[in-house]
Amino acid sequence: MPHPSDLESARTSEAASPRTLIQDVYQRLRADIISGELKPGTRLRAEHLKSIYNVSGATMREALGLLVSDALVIAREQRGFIVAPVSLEDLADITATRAMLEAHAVRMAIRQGDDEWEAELSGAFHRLSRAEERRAGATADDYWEACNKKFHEALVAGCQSQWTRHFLTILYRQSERYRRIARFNAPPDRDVHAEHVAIYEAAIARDEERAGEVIELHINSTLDVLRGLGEGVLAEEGYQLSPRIRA
Amino acid sequence: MPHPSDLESARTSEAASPRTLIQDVYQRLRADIISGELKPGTRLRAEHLKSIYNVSGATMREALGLLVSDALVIAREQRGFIVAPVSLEDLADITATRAMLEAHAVRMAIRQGDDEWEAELSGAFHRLSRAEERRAGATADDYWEACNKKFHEALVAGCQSQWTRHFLTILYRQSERYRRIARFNAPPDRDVHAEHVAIYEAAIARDEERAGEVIELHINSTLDVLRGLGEGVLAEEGYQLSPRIRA
DNA sequence: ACAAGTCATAATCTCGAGATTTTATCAAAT
DNA sequence: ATTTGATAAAATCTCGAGATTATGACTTGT
Repeated sequence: MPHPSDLESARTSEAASPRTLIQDVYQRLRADIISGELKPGTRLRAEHLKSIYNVSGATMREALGLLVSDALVIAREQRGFIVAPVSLEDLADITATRAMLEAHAVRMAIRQGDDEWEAELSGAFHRLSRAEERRAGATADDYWEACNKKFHEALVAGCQSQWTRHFLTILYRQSERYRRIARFNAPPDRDVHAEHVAIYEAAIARDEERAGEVIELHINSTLDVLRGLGEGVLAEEGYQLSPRIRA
Repeated sequence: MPHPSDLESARTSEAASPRTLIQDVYQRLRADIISGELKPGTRLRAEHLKSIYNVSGATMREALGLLVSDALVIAREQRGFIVAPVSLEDLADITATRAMLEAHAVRMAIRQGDDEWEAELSGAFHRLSRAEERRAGATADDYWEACNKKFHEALVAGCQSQWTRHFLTILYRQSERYRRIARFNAPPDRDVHAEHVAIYEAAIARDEERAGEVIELHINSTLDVLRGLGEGVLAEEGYQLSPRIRA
């Protein structure tokens, strides 16, 4: 039975080589926004971008419209598109909402997850652990980011609610953007790996209550790190014009 | 402080006469889908629709792309758009997720809401009460639907989390569609008004716990009504081709 | 010197037609 | 009789240009 968010789910998994130009541009644009190459607040003029992405203006507009779904770009009527601004207040909202939703999803997964879920989770945890002992305290890299994403996806994969997972996908992308914006400014002084271990063990032990608590603490603590840096980091990185875009 | 979902919020309130054709078509299409005039599963061929809505094919496509954000339309690569299908399983997911999120939002509103929130809520409750004593057990009408929507919006308006409200907006639209699809098949044998009274009183009394419980029961009971009718109602109404569209 | 109004520039929004892909039809072979 | 393959039709996807609207600079008046 197809579900409204199947499309989103498809987007989440490995970006199956898009067969339409719109999907292609959509994915590239999204990556550029999340990676921070397109800074928050940047005006997205279709006239300029179409020469960069080598597509027509109409195609560009459609891709931008798709990005609005993810709340990564904002459409102002008759005034074009801009990259969604960032703020500490927004980050706090994203974090709190995600912590609540993901705790709920994990509890659900623990209740409903089958052997396949456990197996996938175990694999994702193993991959993440290796990535974490390899970088050993260094700042986050792309590979770690991918492993972390897969671990969190595997955690909630056992949750039967497609809508809950859909919303979590959106929120994860948002938090990922914040994490990358402040990537080089945030030295991880806390033991992230220990937190992941606690989450994993609680999940495998089928301890709903503990898993919910731990995951909530885990997500909320990422906010504290950024908050400690102050709003300056965001203001400094954001609202910059003429961003450099990858070739 | 602008927020990604400001656009959505704007859509929610009185549809300020859209200044672009795309927004106009988007709103009309959305209304036609939610009202049930465009049945679930219907193929949305831009070539056909453009003559109905009197716009170009490209404009039509953009409006359809916007609908994908709301998960009311599904885009299949190179194979066009269709109205999102319905199923009892999907409705159960929508309902459960909304019950959880709205209970959370109401508790938050009770904690954070100010006098203005109480005043607006009181007004919305009054309006809804009048609408309910007027129809007195009859099937739901458009005016009641509008009042109900405003009541629920007023309830969560005090919740500071824009993301939570954003997700609730999406879920409400989904549930509204299901309600209208089975509108004439579902005689309200329960006392909906009593439930609304309980919610309102708990909210005004600032009783977080009770308000959360009551709203969760309230939302979940709407599922029970539809479930009692069986999947037949949805199958019967849905998956029909060549829908009739308003002039 | 400052404010308000006016006009040129630039960007967005919209359109109709052409290129590509999918879907349906139909004949032929096992 | 069923399946396979090729062909025709329909729909989607993409483009470049024209119409509409917003932005910024300039002039004018107090």
